Amino acid sequence: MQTIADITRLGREHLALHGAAALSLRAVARDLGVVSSAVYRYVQNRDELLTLLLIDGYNELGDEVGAAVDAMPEDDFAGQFIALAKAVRSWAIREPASYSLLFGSPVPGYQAPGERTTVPGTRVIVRLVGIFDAAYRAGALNAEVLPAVVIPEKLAADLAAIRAELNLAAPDTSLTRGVLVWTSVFGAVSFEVFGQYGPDTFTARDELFEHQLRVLQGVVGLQG
Amino acid sequence: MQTIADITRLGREHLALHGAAALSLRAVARDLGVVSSAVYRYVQNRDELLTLLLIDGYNELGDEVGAAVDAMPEDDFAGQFIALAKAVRSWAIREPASYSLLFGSPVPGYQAPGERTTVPGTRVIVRLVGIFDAAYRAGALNAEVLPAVVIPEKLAADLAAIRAELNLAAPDTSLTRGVLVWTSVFGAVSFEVFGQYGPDTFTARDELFEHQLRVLQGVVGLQG
DNA sequence: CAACAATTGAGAGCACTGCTCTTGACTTTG
DNA sequence: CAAAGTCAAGAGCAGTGCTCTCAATTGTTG
Repeated sequence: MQTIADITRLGREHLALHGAAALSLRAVARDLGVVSSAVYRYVQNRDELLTLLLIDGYNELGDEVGAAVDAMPEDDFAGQFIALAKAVRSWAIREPASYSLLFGSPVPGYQAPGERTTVPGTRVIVRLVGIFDAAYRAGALNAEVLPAVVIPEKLAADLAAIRAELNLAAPDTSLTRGVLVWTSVFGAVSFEVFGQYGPDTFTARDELFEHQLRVLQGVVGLQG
Repeated sequence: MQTIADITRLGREHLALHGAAALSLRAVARDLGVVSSAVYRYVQNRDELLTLLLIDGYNELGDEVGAAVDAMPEDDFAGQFIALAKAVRSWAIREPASYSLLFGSPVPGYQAPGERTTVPGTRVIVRLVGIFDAAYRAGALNAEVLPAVVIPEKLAADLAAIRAELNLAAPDTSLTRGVLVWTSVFGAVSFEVFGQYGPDTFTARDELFEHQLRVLQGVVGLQG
């Protein structure tokens, strides 16, 4: 089964060089030094290869995020949050095609098989809420920094399900703000990777991102 | 020049039905009842059609956002912000393919011609900072709600350029928070449109978005 | 060791794509 | 009325995903 590893490796190269939509099984076969029909022995179809690359990407991101968070002191929740976000951004900038595949527009006609992608695909958010929840349990989360906003009943029901699913202790206010921070981090990274800022509006992108993280840290009530 | 309008119209339909990557000039030609080579009379190539659809999308979004904001009282800055964000989300959910084209992963091999897309492409953010700046000038912006975060010099230089370019009065703190709110809004919308939340994590999506807007409103210091 | 079975790659082929070029018909203009 | 311009058709090239058959190689078993 060395071949299937070669195929995903070459697939990753093509993904990085030409993007997901231009991912061609024939080109991979060429690089593999084999005729196109031969790769169908190992990979059912193009979508299957996409799924392999998807899982691959999720796991690489998850590993890097995990390592970055683990490198911080166990009680430095703000530091862990910053480290997580920076790890996401670093990986995204280094692997823009993979990031696009995971977090960009869905590939038309392709539906990720949930039973294979959900677990690796939720590693980052699970880790993030883990940080917030640990901070809450340690009394390091102060939700009073911003004016309180009422949470409608329907939303509270969703939050209750999440709390049960992930064994969380944090209250609704903290959970919704955690979700907001989550989307904001990926929104900022996506803007950068997808070129929404334009070529020269922001030259100090490291500083901009770091600054946004500090503000978000305040939003969720992590004292730094 | 009716033909070119027909082509973009059919292009939009195909975009909505099959997505940007699957946009085929031949299929458009078929629907137009004409042979494929004929459309090359009117549209230089596939990228040109993509550009037309891009500008079309930006303008439609810009129009809807503008109308939504204009419908609010001139001194209700928080209401204007909420209206803008909701208009973005409504349009994105209604036109997911167009939204993907504008704010999703870049189409591989396609580079938008800045001289044609920059102006329509910045309508929303220009409008958004306009709201924040007007609020600041009216004394309705309170940046003290969150702990102050230092702004490094390089970032301040970027902000100074933006301030000059758009004739703004708001200070750095408000500007960076405006940028954060901007990315956060689009991050939240992208998560929803791109299916990052998963199929059933959040059932109360209207409420979730509204709640996030209220929190963001606090972040930028708009009193509601 | 020989016979059988399973695995693997090659090649042809179908239907599709973007795009170019030439040819012929039609319409407008001088 | 003839020249000039406009337009669509059709053939063709190179690429794509994918399926099928066939031959060669390899592994297994009696």
